[in-house]
Amino acid sequence: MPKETFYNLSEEKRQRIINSAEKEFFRVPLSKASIANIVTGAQIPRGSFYQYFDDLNDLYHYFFEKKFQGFHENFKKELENHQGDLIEAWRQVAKKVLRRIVNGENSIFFENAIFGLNIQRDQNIIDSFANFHHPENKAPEYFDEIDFSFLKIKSKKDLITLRHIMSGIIIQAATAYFSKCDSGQKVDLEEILEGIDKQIDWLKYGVYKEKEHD
Amino acid sequence: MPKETFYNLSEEKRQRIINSAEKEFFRVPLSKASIANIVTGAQIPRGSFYQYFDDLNDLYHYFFEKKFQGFHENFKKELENHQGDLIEAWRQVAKKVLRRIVNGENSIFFENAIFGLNIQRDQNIIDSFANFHHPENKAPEYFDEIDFSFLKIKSKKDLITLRHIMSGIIIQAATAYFSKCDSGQKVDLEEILEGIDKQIDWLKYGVYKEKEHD
DNA sequence: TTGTCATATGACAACATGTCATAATAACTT
DNA sequence: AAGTTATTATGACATGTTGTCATATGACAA
Repeated sequence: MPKETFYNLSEEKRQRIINSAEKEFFRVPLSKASIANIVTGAQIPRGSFYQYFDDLNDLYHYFFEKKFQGFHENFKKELENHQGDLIEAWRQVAKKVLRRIVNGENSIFFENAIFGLNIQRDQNIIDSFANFHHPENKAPEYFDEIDFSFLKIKSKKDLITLRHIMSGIIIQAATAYFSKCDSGQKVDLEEILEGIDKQIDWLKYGVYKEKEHD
Repeated sequence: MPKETFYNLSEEKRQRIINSAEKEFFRVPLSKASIANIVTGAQIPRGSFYQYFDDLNDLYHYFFEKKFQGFHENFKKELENHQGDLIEAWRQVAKKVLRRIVNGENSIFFENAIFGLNIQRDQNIIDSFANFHHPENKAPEYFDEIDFSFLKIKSKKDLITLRHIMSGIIIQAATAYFSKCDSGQKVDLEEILEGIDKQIDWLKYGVYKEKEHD
């Protein structure tokens, strides 16, 4: 979290810093970004940076959250649309989110973000990508909206575990998309989306055939 | 890949380098490891390091592979044990691998490795952790041993996708284990293993209840 | 002896980060 | 208005990092 000093800054100066950060984080992943570049770009002295942020990570997470505003909205609505059907709501949201990640105005930033992801440090970010971020890993506020009569899962803990699997599927899809783009291959977004569909079906019905239908 | 010069080295000198690297990679994750420490520990001049490796990543991956030797063996055998049942073979291997990761002699190294994992750069490593590493993302050589009559998946591509999900489950479990340890919580490995069991069941039979059994 | 080739070496440029003493400014108080 | 305190600004600095390069060394062949 940025320090209070940062929020006390004039709108203009704060914007200058954010713009400079944007330039840097669009240029390279976090691991290659440098404070030196950002302060130069924002035309503030180096010492000031540490007046506003603990370090580069601090700024990065602040910046990331800004970019992700709006991703967190539509799940509850989608859950209503599907009469509490968790998996189908996830399916819709997953596809919508993936489209935004790879085609939205911030796609270059998200590409850098995904390529710089760190499993442990960034589980929250990973969940964010899947639209599932909630503080302290608590079960989401939409827990009571879910129709559990369809599901084998009951507890909030199970829900969180399932959410991790979903996050993984989305991140994996986005990673695959960006990787192919990078290596110059032609990528069909619809194909990637079908892949997500298939994986969600596996999760929903299982990868085993039911014997009675064999 | 280390350069030829490295392999031309005397056994003694090579061992000195490997030992020093081991010390460093047990101490901290890759992102915090430094070449300076390794060359000092190995008592070789800095310039020599670059005679042997491109950079720190190069050494790290070489080192990682060494530590992971032996993880790749038992899947085919397990597949035979279960008459070609892919999921059940994975279940056994997943549990065995997790035990080795968190309790084996290299657990501290694996902890650093997992905490330093990078989604894109290290998909191979992630797959390695799940015992699934195969060059160029090709379907494994045990493809023909799998009994597909049970499964909804058919293609090698599907198999790889499913493998990614499995990898994710294992990494997630290991991450959870190490994270809890780090934060001083008591961790019950058996509980984590049960979690894996449950997730594999979800994958196998689906998280949806079959209506006829309701 | 002389030349060639692989290897060894450590000084060096370039760049990073976080800190700290000091200066400037703003905000109150009397 | 003058004095006091709190907040913010500043950039030089210590300390660390990486990768390179000109040069040295030593083994081996002609």
